[in-house]
Amino acid sequence: MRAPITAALQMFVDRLLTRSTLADDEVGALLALPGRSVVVRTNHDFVHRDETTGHACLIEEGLAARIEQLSDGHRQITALHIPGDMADLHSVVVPHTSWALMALAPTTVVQIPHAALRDLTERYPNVSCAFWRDCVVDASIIAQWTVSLGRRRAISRVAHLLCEMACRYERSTEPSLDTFHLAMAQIHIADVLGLTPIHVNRMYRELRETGLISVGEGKARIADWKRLIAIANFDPSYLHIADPAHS
Amino acid sequence: MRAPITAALQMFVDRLLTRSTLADDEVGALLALPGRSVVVRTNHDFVHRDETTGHACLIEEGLAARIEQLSDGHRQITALHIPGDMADLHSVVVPHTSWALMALAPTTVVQIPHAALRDLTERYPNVSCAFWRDCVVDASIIAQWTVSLGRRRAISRVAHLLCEMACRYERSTEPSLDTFHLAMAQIHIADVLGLTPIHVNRMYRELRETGLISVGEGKARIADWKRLIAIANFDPSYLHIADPAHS
DNA sequence: CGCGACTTTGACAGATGTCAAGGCTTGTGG
DNA sequence: CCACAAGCCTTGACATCTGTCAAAGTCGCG
Repeated sequence: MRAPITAALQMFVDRLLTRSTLADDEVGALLALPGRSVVVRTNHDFVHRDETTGHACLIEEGLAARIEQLSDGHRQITALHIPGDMADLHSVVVPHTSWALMALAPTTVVQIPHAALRDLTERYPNVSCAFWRDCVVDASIIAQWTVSLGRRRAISRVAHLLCEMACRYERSTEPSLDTFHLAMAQIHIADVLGLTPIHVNRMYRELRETGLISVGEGKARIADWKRLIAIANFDPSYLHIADPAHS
Repeated sequence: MRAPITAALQMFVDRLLTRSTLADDEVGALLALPGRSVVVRTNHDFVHRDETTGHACLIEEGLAARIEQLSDGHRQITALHIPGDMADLHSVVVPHTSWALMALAPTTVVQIPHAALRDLTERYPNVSCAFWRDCVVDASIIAQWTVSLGRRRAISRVAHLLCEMACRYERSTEPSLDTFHLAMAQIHIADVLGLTPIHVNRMYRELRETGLISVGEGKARIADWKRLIAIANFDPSYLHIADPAHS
């Protein structure tokens, strides 16, 4: 495919530069990565569970989820990935998957061969470090989700997820825009938060009726940031965004 | 201190070798790492939240937890670390902590300067890769906890944690020994599983009365592995133990 | 127009939290 | 050696959050 892979790679590099410092030649090498663009429909897997992959998936457009399925049919989403995220960068060092990657909306994915990424890490130790750091930030987000699922009430979990996604889309700890793209069905929200879609609906209604948010049609509008953050107990530092000084 | 740091480093290297291949000189360099041994009492923090650390903590003896505290006082443990684990290896690339590390039992910790670890990663790309991989496996465990907290009932969560700790202590996917050291108070189990200590106690009783386990005095004995694994819905592959062939 | 996916709502059930009290061990100091 | 306190475990009664079941409404799309 001759899709503009460069644009996706540029988003990825920008993401890395949020948390790491890269030299010009390192950026150049990253932008020269090979890749194949693939379109995935909503609710379709593009990486299946229990297989060994040979490429990592960079999200170019849409929304992707890492999802685990229990034998009783219950599903749990353990990560959300927006454009610019390398959804399974960790597969470079642990290529066997115990989860699946699924599109939650019409999604374009760039498949980048592990071989090319490994070659980069061998030539540029600093890039290897940046990849490692990216995985650590990912883990930091999962850890925060663990806190949500373990110790927050449903209303607080919903509010927290809205705050997180707003910040990640804005790439800032100061959520300026009050409207952002949130193309998740309520059942997907439920699978992120360990709730039932019915209860997510109840919580949405409560947040709506108290004038905090309005959601629908793939968009979320946050009407009262201050109160939403208070309900969510939200502290964006775990996202490691816009932190200018890192070692 | 002149404590036998070498023994702790050897445990750490053994842990790395479970998942990565290391050359002799790389192992030698790892075993030559400098470090300072520190004893921590039960329920005391040895890394505090919201600080920038200059060293990573290798657990030599005892049991440590990564713990997050909400402003309403609720606490959630997001990782458990047994002897041989480098509890905060990720701090090498993201040195600012949003969590605390606490001893759940009398614990000995070896503090290893980030500078020494960074020096190693620069000299040996393969060691850098092994560290990265170790962090990815850590994240895999947190992801599985997310599944537990989101989609398993309390009884299943308790069973799952017992299975996990048994496997991690035995370092095998085939839990051979039915008795293992589990020096966690019920309140700590509760803080791992997102439950109240009262409910953990109820679940312990239920597992005890159906003849699956017996716990107490710092030990756990598993009487019926087969049924426990069934209740837990346990699949040890996420631990990445005893996996001989990795890229 | 009709189908399918998603949302919304109500009634009820069940799992887990909260509150309260008592028992058991362990360590400390008189 | 004994008394006492502190921490942890155990149990019961009750409250509440969230899940389950069922049904109807909305929207887009073929």
